[in-house]
Amino acid sequence: MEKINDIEKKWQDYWLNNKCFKAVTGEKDKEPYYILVEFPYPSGAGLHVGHVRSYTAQDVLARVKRMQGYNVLFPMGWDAFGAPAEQYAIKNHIHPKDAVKENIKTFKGQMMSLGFSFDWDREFSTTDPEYYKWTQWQFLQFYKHGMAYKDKKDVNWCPTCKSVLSNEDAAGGVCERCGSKVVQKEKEQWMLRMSNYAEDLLKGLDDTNFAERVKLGQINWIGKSTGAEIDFTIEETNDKLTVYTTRCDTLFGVTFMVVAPEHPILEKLKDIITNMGEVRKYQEYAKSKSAFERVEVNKDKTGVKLEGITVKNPVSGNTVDVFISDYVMMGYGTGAIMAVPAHDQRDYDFAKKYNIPIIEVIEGGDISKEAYTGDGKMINSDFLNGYTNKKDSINRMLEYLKENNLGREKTNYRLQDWIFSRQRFWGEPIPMIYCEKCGWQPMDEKDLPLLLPDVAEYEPTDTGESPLAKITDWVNTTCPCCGGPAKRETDTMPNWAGSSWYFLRFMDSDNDKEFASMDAMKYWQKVNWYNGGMEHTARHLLYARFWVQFLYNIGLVPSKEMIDVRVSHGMVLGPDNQKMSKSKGNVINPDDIVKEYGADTLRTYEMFMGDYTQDVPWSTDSLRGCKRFLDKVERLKSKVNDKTGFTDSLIVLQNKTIKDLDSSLSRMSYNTYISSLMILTNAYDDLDSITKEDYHLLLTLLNPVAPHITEELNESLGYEPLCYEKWPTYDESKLVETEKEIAVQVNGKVRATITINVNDSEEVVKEKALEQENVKRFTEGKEIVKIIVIKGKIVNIVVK
RNA sequence: GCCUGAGUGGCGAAAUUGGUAGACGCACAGGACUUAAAAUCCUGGGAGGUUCACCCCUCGUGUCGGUUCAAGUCCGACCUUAGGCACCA
Repeated sequence: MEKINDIEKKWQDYWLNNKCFKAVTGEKDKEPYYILVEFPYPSGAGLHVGHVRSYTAQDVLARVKRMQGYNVLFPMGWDAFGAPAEQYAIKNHIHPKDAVKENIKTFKGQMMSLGFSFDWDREFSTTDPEYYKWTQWQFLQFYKHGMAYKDKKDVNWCPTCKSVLSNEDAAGGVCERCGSKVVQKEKEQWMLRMSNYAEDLLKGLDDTNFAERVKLGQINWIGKSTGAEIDFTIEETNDKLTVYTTRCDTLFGVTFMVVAPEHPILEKLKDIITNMGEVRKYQEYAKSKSAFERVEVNKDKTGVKLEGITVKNPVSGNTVDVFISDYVMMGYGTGAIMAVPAHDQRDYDFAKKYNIPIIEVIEGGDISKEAYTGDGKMINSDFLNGYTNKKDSINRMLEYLKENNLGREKTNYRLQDWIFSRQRFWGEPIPMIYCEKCGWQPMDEKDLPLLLPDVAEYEPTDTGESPLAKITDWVNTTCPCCGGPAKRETDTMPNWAGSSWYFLRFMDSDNDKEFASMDAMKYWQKVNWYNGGMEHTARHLLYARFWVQFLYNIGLVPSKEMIDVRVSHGMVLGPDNQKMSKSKGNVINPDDIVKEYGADTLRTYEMFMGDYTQDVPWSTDSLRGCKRFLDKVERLKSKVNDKTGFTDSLIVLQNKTIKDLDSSLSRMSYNTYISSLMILTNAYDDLDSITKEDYHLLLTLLNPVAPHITEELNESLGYEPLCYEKWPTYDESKLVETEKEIAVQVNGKVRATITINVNDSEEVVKEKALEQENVKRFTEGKEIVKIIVIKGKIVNIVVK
């Protein structure tokens, strides 16, 4: 036998040269099936063994589906815009374009060496002008339909990286990349009106088959809450101050109000508020804090009482004070709350600190110790007194508020508009032009793509503008509206942009007239099975769904949801059960494994290592076990005899194995898929000889997991390559075993096993059970209450 | 704080609708083959007890209860752990 790596290379070349995995759009004789893995960010670190896990899983699925006669679309591409590529390029002093090209080459070589059955004819990178032309085009559609707008936003600002950071990149109040303290800075930014789609994004989940935990991730992120808006009145001016609450039933317990430091009422009433100086100071203080510090839980509550104004509780008529505090956010609800210290922990903490009275309106807690958030009987609440059910009290209060025109039902979402600008060089340029006379104007669509200029310097500027701002040749242009001098937008898109629609492009990747034709999209319909990391189940998926829903609403895609099943895989941890990282020195490089053990062994092991959706630690010992398994399969070749057909004694197990594999695959239970094959292999190995058909069947079933070695062995038997093979089917009638061993229990404890014939009557089975020596020991001298016989499974004798 | 998973041998883990817990593999131990090693093959194994080999018994799927002829699986309470969200009103 030749060297493993040579054999693997031989078959990789064969598949590539013969385009064995090409997906043909429009193929009528076969049913389409679209399998997708998240296309990777081609980092400098190369492919991770975690990539190998999910790619192999989807590759197994793709290979089986192809054998089952589906027209399988299993594409691969590159998500290559964004900060990491730019940082890498700056650090290594090469153009990001070249860095990306280099990294893609590495990644692709690694994927090739693992034998994934991607259709490489559809490959693209989000950084290709032919691709980002359409990302820009789609942005223009957002703009033209009023879905993109510019707005001043407070953003996380890293003074060292000179860039706006997302909340997650600024976690802990420090820049994830450089560790600098993050500050707040106001910037004009492009926004997409994603919040308009909150309800549709929530409802759309019903039309998908996402894994339950994935759906929950989406639901949490959208964060729907139902409650009420209630109008309070400022006694001195008669101005309305509206609050949002989910607990209007506690309205009689309101003892103060809190507004966010940015609340517009402060400006409006600046002449009436007598301690405005103090208020201004607090506003400054709130602004100086990073978003992280501000939302840090359990920190001390701070605030300032607004002197000179008071509000009236609309139901009790009580007069209460108003405070500003940064525990109330301007971005959610109305930016103002009614505080019920007796029944809300935050309000309670604030009231304790500022000695504000506490009125209990629900019985059951001890308000001298903490806020009581549970259920109970309503007290001190006028018409609500005596209510015991929270829902009823809320409904009664809502009714009252509506009747008296004091408030209304209101639904709120946590989901906010999408900040779509990045002050970066390495992203899709936003195709907008600013003219002093005409304002913001979209570029003419026929002028797309708006190419990133080739420049020597791509480091960010000190001012927070994108490096593009320095390239005056590029920035200065003419207004598409009046033809006068104008300037281009210099911010670029976030790297979520390109990945929000790439799965559509794969359906029609060569199209230079449209981002993808309606015909092609109607043919493929949707992504049947999408797999990716847990870290993307919230945001990437939400952005992609939003993007698709928008395109659907303007008639450009055939369905509102273009992804059917979405599952998320667990991580491959280091041998020490810790997340792999260079600093911990626990990184396993797939290249090393492929070189020493072969791609088939790595693939088999990663499928065998454990529950696909859970994290699993790496074990090189277990990997060797999988190598032994493949070696055993290879050795079986010497047992092949001259007989035709299948070996009689193997037929039941062979049919059972096919059935089990189908079931394992549908449950993503790849580890049991492998173990079933190991059982079959062991059964073959126990015989002196097996037939060519026996062996061919095993190779076919194993092929999706270990495609190279199985192709090689199969070829040596004289068969056509397995990539053209049909998936075997099982015969249910062959699964029925005539004899079976079942357990006999006495009072639920196993006391014996008996061998029964499937045709045995219940009486015969009972008789057999009762005559067992050990059964007699436990039944003798006792009264048999009843005997339960579950056909083909168990006998349980109940005695007293 | 809220939401969601997950707790089964020394380890990774199996166990379609409740029906012989620990399949499959790793590691380990003993043996065979070999001058030797590697590779391979055979045997063993949850813990404890026992007439200590065959058999058999008791306990055993995070803890405590419950339902049932029968519970890893269903119900109730709790503990531990991982992840997600979070002053969201």
